[in-house]
Amino acid sequence: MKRGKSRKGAPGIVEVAARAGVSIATVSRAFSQPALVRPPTRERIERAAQELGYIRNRAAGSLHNRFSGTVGLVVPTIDNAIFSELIQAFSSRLRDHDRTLLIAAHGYDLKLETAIIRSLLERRIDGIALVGFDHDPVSMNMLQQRDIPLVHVWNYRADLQTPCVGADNRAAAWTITDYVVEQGHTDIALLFPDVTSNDRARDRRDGVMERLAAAGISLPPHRIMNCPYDVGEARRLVSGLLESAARPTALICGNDIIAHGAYFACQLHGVPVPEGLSIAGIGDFGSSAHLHPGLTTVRMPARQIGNVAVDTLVNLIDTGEVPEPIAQLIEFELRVRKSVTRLSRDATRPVVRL
Amino acid sequence: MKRGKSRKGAPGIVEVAARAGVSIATVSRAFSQPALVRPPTRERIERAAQELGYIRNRAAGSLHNRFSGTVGLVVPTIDNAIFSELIQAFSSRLRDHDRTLLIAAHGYDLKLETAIIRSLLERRIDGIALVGFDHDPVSMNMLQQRDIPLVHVWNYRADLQTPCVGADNRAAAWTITDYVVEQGHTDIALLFPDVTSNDRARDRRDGVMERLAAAGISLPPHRIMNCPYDVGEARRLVSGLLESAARPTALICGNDIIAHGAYFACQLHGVPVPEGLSIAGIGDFGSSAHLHPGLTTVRMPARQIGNVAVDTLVNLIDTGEVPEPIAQLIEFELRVRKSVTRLSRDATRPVVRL
DNA sequence: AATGATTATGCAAACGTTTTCATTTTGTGT
DNA sequence: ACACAAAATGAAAACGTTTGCATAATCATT
Repeated sequence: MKRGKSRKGAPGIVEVAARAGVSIATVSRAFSQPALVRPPTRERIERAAQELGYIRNRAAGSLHNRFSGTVGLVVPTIDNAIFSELIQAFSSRLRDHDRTLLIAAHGYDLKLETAIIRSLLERRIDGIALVGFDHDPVSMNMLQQRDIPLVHVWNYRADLQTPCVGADNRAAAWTITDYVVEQGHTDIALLFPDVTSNDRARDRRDGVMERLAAAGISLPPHRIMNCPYDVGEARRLVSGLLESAARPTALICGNDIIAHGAYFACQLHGVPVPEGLSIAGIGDFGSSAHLHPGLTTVRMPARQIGNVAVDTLVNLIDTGEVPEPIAQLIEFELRVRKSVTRLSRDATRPVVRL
Repeated sequence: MKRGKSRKGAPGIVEVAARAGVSIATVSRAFSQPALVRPPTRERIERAAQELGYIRNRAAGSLHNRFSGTVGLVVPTIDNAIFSELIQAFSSRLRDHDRTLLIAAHGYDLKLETAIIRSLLERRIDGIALVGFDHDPVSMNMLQQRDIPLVHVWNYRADLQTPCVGADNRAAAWTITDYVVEQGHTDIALLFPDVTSNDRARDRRDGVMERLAAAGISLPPHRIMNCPYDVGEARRLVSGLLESAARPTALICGNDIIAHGAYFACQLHGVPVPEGLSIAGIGDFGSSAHLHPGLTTVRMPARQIGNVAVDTLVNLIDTGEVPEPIAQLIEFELRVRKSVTRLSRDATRPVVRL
């Protein structure tokens, strides 16, 4: 037996209409534009629907009016603290707008992202949010050709023709780098993931390098380490660093995930943070403030990005209006905690006046 | 200007049919049942579709054949390590089945869950997965009435008429409790969240209490602490505990999240784990193994639960077949690491023979 | 009570597919 | 080349709504 005839007696709009003694058109209006139907009639319909357990079929309606009431969100990964706050905010804000969220992760594989977008398009999402700017041209073509409302989230770029809602990742990197440098560090190691098809990581890494260069600090290649967004990997890598002869005085991590791994490596090796090694992150997840010592990092306002992105997207869907300015900058914030120490051995640096 | 006429020239099946010189019926078949159309014809259609940038409208099709190709997943929370692995597995496995995931979080509010389920039903999901067994009767009625394929995930219960895929949370609690007790601990504090409308937490807490009682250990009320799934809260609570006069020798946390918070409290107060305080968790998230010392906990096989749940659900949707047995138990695993120490001061306990 | 101006409601035609049934085309054996 | 079975294709009727247009009911005015 295949495809047992489920949904057998699910009451439709006609059953409701019959029971309420009105036409289906009126029932339809009672749900989609209640103002159009006279209160007593509406009440009768609502009672009938209630008694029958009617649930409207928006899929059927969307066929007619081209709006499915669903929105897509495509992220690199879900099972990782990085985007979970964003996803949660997105989902919950979408509910406020009576929309539903279709979600999928591509694992930093842009070809897979294209396939995902395609399948979302087959479901006729009303709009879509994509993380960052690095995408396959095929993806972009599909979306442009069908004129699907799109907003880029998470990262920010000023010169853009598509709406975007995000923080300036490069500037965030500047900020944290400046801070570390100001604390007197010159022997710094960098831990960044593969930046191919990841504009956020690339902007951050570039930002760090720029400020380091501006401060006259040039890093030997072995100080720039490639590390995936994985606590275990980060711990392994930093462990190696701690065992090596010449250990840096500070670490700038491409992400708090990596910073957490660095903490654990230090604990494992009995290296005190920040005295033995200063650690700086970017991201500021829930637990970063609670590590001991607190992680000095840059707070990426994930929740706010999610909320603003949804509002922007829904408005774009409903009215076609593009926000002004089209690129919306959400401010990050430097969170100075205790994981980066002031280096005093560098006597040549001017001391801050009190 | 409202509702700018988007999706202007999106090619439909008729355009493809025209260009390929066949009827729309053939085009439809070429996509949904390729075997039914002759290779040369199919190729012609595919080329036409390609050139036109045609993307099929599954929503329209679902109107006719009652399958939308979407599946719902409702979780208590997304922005939290607890369920992210599950969600990721769910999403990715669903892709393998050419289905899309509709997701939403209810924040442990069962009324909100009902509203969410309703809105998913309006989108005509083919099936749904719900976390655990605590749900509003209204939710259950809606699903039963429409005969929506349903699987409960995460928790396990043997006597069930609805399919379920999960680990035995109570047994997991037994296991970790037995382990802690075997290590000689008798003065134990418990940190559990509100168990109202949370069967997983309730089963865990009950399980702990049962084994404690079986071991002849009875805890004073103040040793049973209420703690939400939040690192900061957990750290605060455990800090208080550490400052108090009589500190327990061990902590059993309802969740690794809480255990992490406990670690940070210990670090903050300079209390060594496990010598100063033993900590046990339940869950085993990505970073639990990398904490220092490694967290002794119970691994909940989130990924496997997600995969099996999807397979079960899809099979239920496609064939109507309920798995045998209907409740699928996914085994958890005790992960003994270094966060629980053996207590030797209890000389009355029999020593394990070597 | 009658009139006209509103406001509610009903009718029926979409919306873009899938699928049944009928028809045409292809392939096979002679 | 012919007949027949099998396979491929087409025509048209669903699927469950929404909505433009037409009609009917209501309301305020006189």
